[in-house]
This record gives sequence, C-alpha cells and structure tokens, in this order.
Amino acid sequence: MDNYSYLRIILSLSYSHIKDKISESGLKVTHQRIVILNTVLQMDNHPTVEHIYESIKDANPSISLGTVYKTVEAFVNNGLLSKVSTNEGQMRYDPKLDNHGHIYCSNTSEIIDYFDDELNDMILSFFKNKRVSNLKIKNITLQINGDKIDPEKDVLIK
Amino acid sequence: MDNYSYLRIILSLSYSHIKDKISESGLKVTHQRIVILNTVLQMDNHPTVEHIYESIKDANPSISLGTVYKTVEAFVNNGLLSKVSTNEGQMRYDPKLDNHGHIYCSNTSEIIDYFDDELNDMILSFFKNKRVSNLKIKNITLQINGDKIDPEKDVLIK
DNA sequence: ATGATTGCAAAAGCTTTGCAGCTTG
DNA sequence: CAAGCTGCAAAGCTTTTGCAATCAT
Repeated sequence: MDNYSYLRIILSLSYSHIKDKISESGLKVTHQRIVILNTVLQMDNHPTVEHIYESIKDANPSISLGTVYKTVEAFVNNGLLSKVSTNEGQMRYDPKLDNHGHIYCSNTSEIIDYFDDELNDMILSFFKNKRVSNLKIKNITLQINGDKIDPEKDVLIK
Repeated sequence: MDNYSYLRIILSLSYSHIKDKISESGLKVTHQRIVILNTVLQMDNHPTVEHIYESIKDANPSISLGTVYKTVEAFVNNGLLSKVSTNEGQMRYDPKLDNHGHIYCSNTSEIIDYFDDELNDMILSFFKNKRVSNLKIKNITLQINGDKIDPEKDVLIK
C-alpha cells in the first residue's frame, strides 16, 4: 500500500465523518453540502460566503453562489456552523461551536478565535451572581478589538 | 416667564451643546448634522440609518437618506458616535462612547446597553496579566446574546 | 474665497426569492 | 414517491459614489 492509498483512506474517512455530521443534523447529504462543510472546516479564517465560493469553484464549477448562501444558512440553523458578523456588518462563518471569543483586527480584517477557560469561568460565575430578569441568555462572548502590529505575524495572548 | 419659555431655553441650550460637540470634533456645523446628532442622542435604541431617517424626515423632508449615511459615518470617524453591528450584520449607531457591553435580544432585535464597572475592571485586570503579542488592543466588549421572555417588559441585570 | 457638505440619482454590493428540474432517503 | 435540494436569473435591500449646487468658516 503506497502513500497515496493511505491518503485516499484518510480522505474517505474524513468525508464519511462529514456525511455523518450533515445527516445527524437532520439535513440531506448532497455533494454540495459535503464540499462546502469540508471546506469551511478546513479554513480557519472565518470565511465569508464569497471566500467559500471562491475556494470551491475551481474544483466544483457547477456549485452556484446561491447554493453556498442557502447551504451555510442551513448549516447555521442546524447547528453545524455559527455565524459571526464583523464590525463592518459582513457575515462570516465559524466551524467552532464551543464558547469562545473573537479578536477583530481592523487593519487586516482578520477574526481570530480566542479560547480561555479561566476567563469563561470567571464571566460565567460573575453572571451566576447576578439577577437577570426577563432575558433567556443563550451565550456570552467577548469581543477584543484591535489592530495587528505586524500584519504578517500571528497574534498571541497567553 | 411661562413653562414654554423655559422649554425654549432648555432646547436652545441643548442645541448649542450639540453644535459645540460637532464643532469640537472637527466637523462643520450644518443644520443636517445638528438634527441628526440630536436625534441619535435622544433615541436610546441603537437606531439604524433607516430609523434615523424615518424619525427626522417629517420635520425635515429635505434631508436625504444619503446625507444620513454620510453624516453618521462622519460622526463615527470623528468620535461622536460608535457603530455596532447586529448578529445579522445590520449596522446600528450608538451615542454612548464609554466602554460598555451589549445585550442582543434576537427575538425582538433589540440592543440594550450593559454597564458594569466591576465587570469592566475584572476583564481589564485579567488581560493586564496576559502577555499580548502583535496586537494593539483598542477595546474589549462583552456581547450577551439571548431572547427576551416578555417582549413588552424591560431586561434587567443587577 | 475655498474647501467641505448636500441632494440627487445611478451604481455597486450583498443576499434572498421563485421556480422548474433533479436528488435523497 | 414525497419531500427536500439545486441552479439560474431576477428582484430586493443596503450602502456607496459622482457630481453640480450650496454652504460654513
């Protein structure tokens, strides 16, 4: 068995994982949905619909932009993706579903995930001690706004 | 001096305050800007451009929608307003400039201000103890997402 | 006086919609 | 087979743009 065969097995395993996810979410499994979900899961930059469309269209010229819109929206409604809006009102899609904050770099238009369990606990326990009336809280997230100093390098908070 | 005269004085004082704000921000003082800024300051519901336009147009039919767009954008750039985007990517304008969070009620599309000094300090000191590299942080805000239970009543956290 | 601002209308995005034909379960 | 999904093109929004006329300083 050569390296290529291994690759094919890994790929097919990964697709079956994706098919399961789609199916379990209650949606029908179509070629378009597999391609789109697979793509968003591999992009870690919170893509826009246009980004997703651009990144799939060479290999899948028949998938239309409208389908990408409908598909990501279906994924959001069925809990496979979450939707993030930039400070400029542009919609981006995020495959990470656990509670996390975002760093918005206005000079590079990047959205970077920010996970910190300690911070999450701190905020959660803060609100546990508050009396919240007439609101059913779904989630609480932190938004860190700033500018990247060197646009080429990564941002790190630790 | 009757009640009406008092009212007129209060109004004119309030306009001169608004004129000063516009002028100090570096923008020229025009009728349109006075009306628009005055309106946004009085609306406490984070209006959209369309909301602002609707709310001024009966008394000021000559102010065009395009001018409202240009004006609020100028206000944001000159530090008189801040811009908030909803989870659906709609832009709203906020006259409150000090650091505060927002409660997003998805069932009523309301954005409610949330001030808490203790929380602000907590978050600030949390990040003071972190090493942040390659990012110039401008501000950190909290976003509380939820649904209003009774849409008619107010939300309260205390 | 001159540089900024306005109104208007057109254009540019971005997203949704309607529907006929096709596919999935 | 029925319900759901796709592709296409048109329509619907929101926002920006270009420019001549007007206004603020």
